[in-house]
Amino acid sequence: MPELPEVETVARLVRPHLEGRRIERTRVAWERTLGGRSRRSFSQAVRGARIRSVGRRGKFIVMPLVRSRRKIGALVVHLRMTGRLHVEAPGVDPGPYARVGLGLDDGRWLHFVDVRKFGRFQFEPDPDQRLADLGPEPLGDEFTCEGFREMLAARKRLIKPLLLDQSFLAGLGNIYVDESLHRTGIHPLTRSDRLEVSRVRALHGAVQEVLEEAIEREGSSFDTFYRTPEGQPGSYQHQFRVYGRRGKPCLTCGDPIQRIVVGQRGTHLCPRCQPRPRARVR
DNA sequence: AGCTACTCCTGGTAGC
DNA sequence: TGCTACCAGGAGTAGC
Repeated sequence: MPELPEVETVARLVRPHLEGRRIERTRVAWERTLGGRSRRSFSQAVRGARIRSVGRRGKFIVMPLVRSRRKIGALVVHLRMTGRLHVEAPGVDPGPYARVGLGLDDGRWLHFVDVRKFGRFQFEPDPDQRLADLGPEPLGDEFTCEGFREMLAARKRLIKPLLLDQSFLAGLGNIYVDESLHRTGIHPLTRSDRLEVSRVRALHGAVQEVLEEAIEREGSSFDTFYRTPEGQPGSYQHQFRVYGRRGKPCLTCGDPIQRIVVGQRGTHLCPRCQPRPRARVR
């Protein structure tokens, strides 16, 4: 499922096709993808507007729109589980799962394709407000080791659900959290305020490393869903050390990888490399 | 504050 | 082979 590295990859690959393009028409096959706005309102908002840039914030793709050089808002896209962006030549059938399409002034179409319909393709007049609740960017300068230590100490939550919380840190999902925790020898049920400073430092580094390596490999594709806009699978799934490896030997110690459920999420870990935190009795 | 349960969806898969 | 039942899972929301 698309997390920060996949979203970053998608943004990079569609950017050259979209920047500077004017939206001439719209096609909405599944209205809920618009996130509460009607077809009509969406179409009125974006038709005639120009895509100024293509960026990313957390797991959102953000495309600010201008109308005669005046900012009018942005397209804010979330791929969720199975969403994809395709830029197609005129006349290409986008398939049965195309939910929203934008006809561009060069004749091509930007299609939002999404099998499970969880994804969103929204027009936001005030994108900053929409994204205001997101935590820091894990690859941004503002995400410092010391800042991270303070963030973790200020909360009393289990580390895994906390790292998945987009208002705490923006962009991590199930895969990269499991991978980061394994690299650091931290059990997913460890309380955030009980992590030793040395572990925090290691985790800070591991999160950044894992994300950077995954971006280099254009994300992870372990099922039929995630593909780059060019239709290529990513290759980071070959680097997984725990995710989806239940029962297989840990690449560090050889013990079988375990799968547990934490906060309704499938969670993969090595019980030997990531020992369970000792319950503190008072 | 922080947890759990529920919802949205449908292709894939396990089991018969 | 063909059917059914169940599963996966980001994020929003409600309830405790």
